[in-house]
Amino acid sequence: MSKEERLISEISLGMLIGQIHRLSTKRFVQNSHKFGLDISMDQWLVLGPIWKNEGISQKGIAEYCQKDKTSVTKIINTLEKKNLVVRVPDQLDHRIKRIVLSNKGKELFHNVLPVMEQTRDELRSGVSDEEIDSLKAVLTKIYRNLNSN
Amino acid sequence: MSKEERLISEISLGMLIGQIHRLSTKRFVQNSHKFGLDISMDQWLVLGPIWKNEGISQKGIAEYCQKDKTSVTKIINTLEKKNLVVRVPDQLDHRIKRIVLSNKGKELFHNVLPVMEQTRDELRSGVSDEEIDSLKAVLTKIYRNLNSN
DNA sequence: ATAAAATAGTTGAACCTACAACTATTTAAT
DNA sequence: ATTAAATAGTTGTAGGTTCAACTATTTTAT
Repeated sequence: MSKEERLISEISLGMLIGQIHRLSTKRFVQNSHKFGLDISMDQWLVLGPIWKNEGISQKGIAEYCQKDKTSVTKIINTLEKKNLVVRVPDQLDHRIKRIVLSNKGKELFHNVLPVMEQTRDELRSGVSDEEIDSLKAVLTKIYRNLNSN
Repeated sequence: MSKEERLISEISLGMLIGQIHRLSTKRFVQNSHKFGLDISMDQWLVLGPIWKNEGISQKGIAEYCQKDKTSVTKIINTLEKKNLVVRVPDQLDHRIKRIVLSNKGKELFHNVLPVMEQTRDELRSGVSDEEIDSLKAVLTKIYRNLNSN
C-alpha cells in the first residue's frame, strides 16, 4: 500500500467510527421517540450509573461514563431541568453533590430499556456474536492506545 | 448471556465506539498543536474533499464527508474566518457556492499530513493489518445497518 | 494553627451536531 | 408563461465536548 493509500484508508476508518457514533446516537433518539420518550444517548448513559449506584457523586458518574466533569455537570443540568434527577449536597463533604433519581427518572429508566434493545438489534442485524467479539477486541486495543497517555 | 448482560455488553460497545471517537479527535488536535498547527479533526475532514476537488460545492462536501449540510455551513464559516478557504458563488447556478483553498489553506493541508500519520500510528500501535481489516469489515456492516433507512 | 495543595463542581468561550424553519434560485408541470 | 416543487445554502435553538479559569471546600505539610 502506498503512503497516500494508507492515509486514505486511515481517513476512512476514522470516518467510519465517527459515522457509526453519530448514526447510532441518532438512531437511539429516533427510537426513543417511537416509544413516546424523549431522551438522548448521553442522558441515558449518565442515568445508568445513577440507577446502579443511588447517590453517586458527579465525579463518580464522570469516571463511570468516562466523560469530562464539565460534560457531566451540563448533562445533569438538563436531567434536573427534566425533573429526572436531583442534586443532593453531601452532608460530610460539602464539595460533593450526590445525584438521586426521581420517581419520574426511575420510570423513564425502565421505559428506555426496550429502546436500548431495539437499537442494539438494528445495529447488530446480520452481525454474528463472533464478529462482535472480534470487533470489541480490536476496539479495546485501540482504546488502550488512546487512553494510555 | 442473560438479557441484562446483553444490554450491559451493548452499552460497553456503544461506549467503546464513543470513547474512541472522542479520544481520537482529541488526540488529533493535540498532535496538531505539537506540530505547531491549530486545526480540528472536522475541519481537516472538510479540507480533504476541497483539496481533492477544487471548487467543490458545499453539497458535494456534505456528501463526501457524510455530514449534515448545516454542519458543513458552519465548518466552512470557521475555515473562512481562518482564511483557509474562500466561498465563490457559481456563475451559472446562483444557489451554489464553490469552495476554494487559499494559499494558506494549501500550505496547512501539507503540514497536517504528518499529524495525520502520527495520529494513525499511535492509534494502531500493536494492531495488525488483519485486525484492522476485520475491524473495518464489521464496522462497515454496522454502518450499513444504520445508514439504510 | 496556618499556609499550600488537592479536590468537586461551575462557568464561559469556541466548536460540532441535529432539527426546523427560512431565503433565494432553478427546474418541472400545466 | 405561471405556478408549484425541488434544490443549495443559512439561521436559530438546544444539546454535547473541550479547555481554561474560577469558587468553595477539604487535606496535607510544616
